[in-house]
Amino acid sequence: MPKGVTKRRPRTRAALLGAALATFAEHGFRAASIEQICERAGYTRGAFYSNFSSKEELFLALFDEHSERTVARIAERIDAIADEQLTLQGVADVLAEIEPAERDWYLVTTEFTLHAIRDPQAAWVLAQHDARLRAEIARCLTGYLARAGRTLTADPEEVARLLIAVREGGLAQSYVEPEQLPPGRLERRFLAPLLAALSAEAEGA
Amino acid sequence: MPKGVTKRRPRTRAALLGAALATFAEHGFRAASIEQICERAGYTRGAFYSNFSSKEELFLALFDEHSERTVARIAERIDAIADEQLTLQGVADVLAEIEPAERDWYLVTTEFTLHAIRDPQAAWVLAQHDARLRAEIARCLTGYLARAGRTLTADPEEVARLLIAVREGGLAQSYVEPEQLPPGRLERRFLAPLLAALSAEAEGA
DNA sequence: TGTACATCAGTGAACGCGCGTTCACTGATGTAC
DNA sequence: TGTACATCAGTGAACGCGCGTTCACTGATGTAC
Repeated sequence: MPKGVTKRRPRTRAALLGAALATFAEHGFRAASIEQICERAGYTRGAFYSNFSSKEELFLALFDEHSERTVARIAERIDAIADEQLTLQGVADVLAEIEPAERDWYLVTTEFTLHAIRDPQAAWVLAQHDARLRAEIARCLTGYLARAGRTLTADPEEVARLLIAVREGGLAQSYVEPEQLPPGRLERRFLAPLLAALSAEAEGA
Repeated sequence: MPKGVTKRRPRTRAALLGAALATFAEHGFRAASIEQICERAGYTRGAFYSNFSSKEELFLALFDEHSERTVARIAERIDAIADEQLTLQGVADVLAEIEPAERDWYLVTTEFTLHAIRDPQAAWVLAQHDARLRAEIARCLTGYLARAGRTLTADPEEVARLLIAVREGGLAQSYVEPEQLPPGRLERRFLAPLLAALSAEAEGA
């Protein structure tokens, strides 16, 4: 008797999640039909309901999957800054890196945010994720600045909120007019002076 | 023969637009039904199609109406700062003011932004509006700083982009967790040092 | 390794509901004299 | 100001399509011996 799942199942599930990301990004949650998602994944609608109980559950699963990876990647990136790049502009450039795949995720997570503003349960899920993300950013940023001989003069968590706001708000503008504002430009231009203004030479340095 | 419209018409149209704002804010564009909008406005669906050709057109009309007023209000506000409040924190506080009605508009315009990212025609409409908004912010900010004896060291249009990004990104966080981050808090905390870092004492002062 | 059987995963037709849109109509508004 | 008529604005029933969801089924995967 198989206690867990068969070999096919995770593959099917992953295919559906991938197709859902692309389809939600292309049409939005409500406008994307389950039929479209399944067709893209190479399955029929029955397969969908064998793996997910509803369209909403799929949406949540998608968001969860992504938020896990986002938190993990932030740490990797900032911690990977070499000592020779230890300037404020260095960290700004790292935060300004936006992968091409980010666009689809931006569309899906922003739609999830709108959903969360309307729905307390979704708000709770999103708030949990955002808190972890902020903590991670705050931790990395503090550590980074310490290596550079500086300390934040403002609350690290609130600085993290500001950085996230700049990123999200900047991406919105970038994706509407990619030629006018390449993704990451605001970060590259303004984050270094901003961090300089919000930190000071550490005492021990 | 009446050349224009009758007296009832603008009232009906305004009622439908108002109801649409509330309904789109509550449920989102796709999920909000025309039936719901009409019921809220006190009309039947026929009245809707007598005033608008489709749900999409209504959405566009709503966005247009709002963007007109947004641009106008920015100027009013910044220009209304009295000379005795002529500090960087003063302008930060003005930019941090968020009316309660802003929430519904935030939901609708953000959904419109997502639509614009997917649809070139909508992107063009949104880009036109945003360009006017940035120009107005840049103009006001430059004028304001001049009165305070300072000049921007960065491109005013790009600073306007940054301010908009902080505002929009901050509102997203605020509306998900209103208790954790009251609307306008990021602006109040961080805009003054930011503007200080991006400007310098004017030569003539 | 091979066969028999049990359970699991995915198929695809069918259902039913909700909603956008249409249209023949009735009452309201406006014009002419 | 009042009446007759024309046009306009809003009514509400009906249509039809698309889509989320269900379910009886078939083929695939895994187990026992």
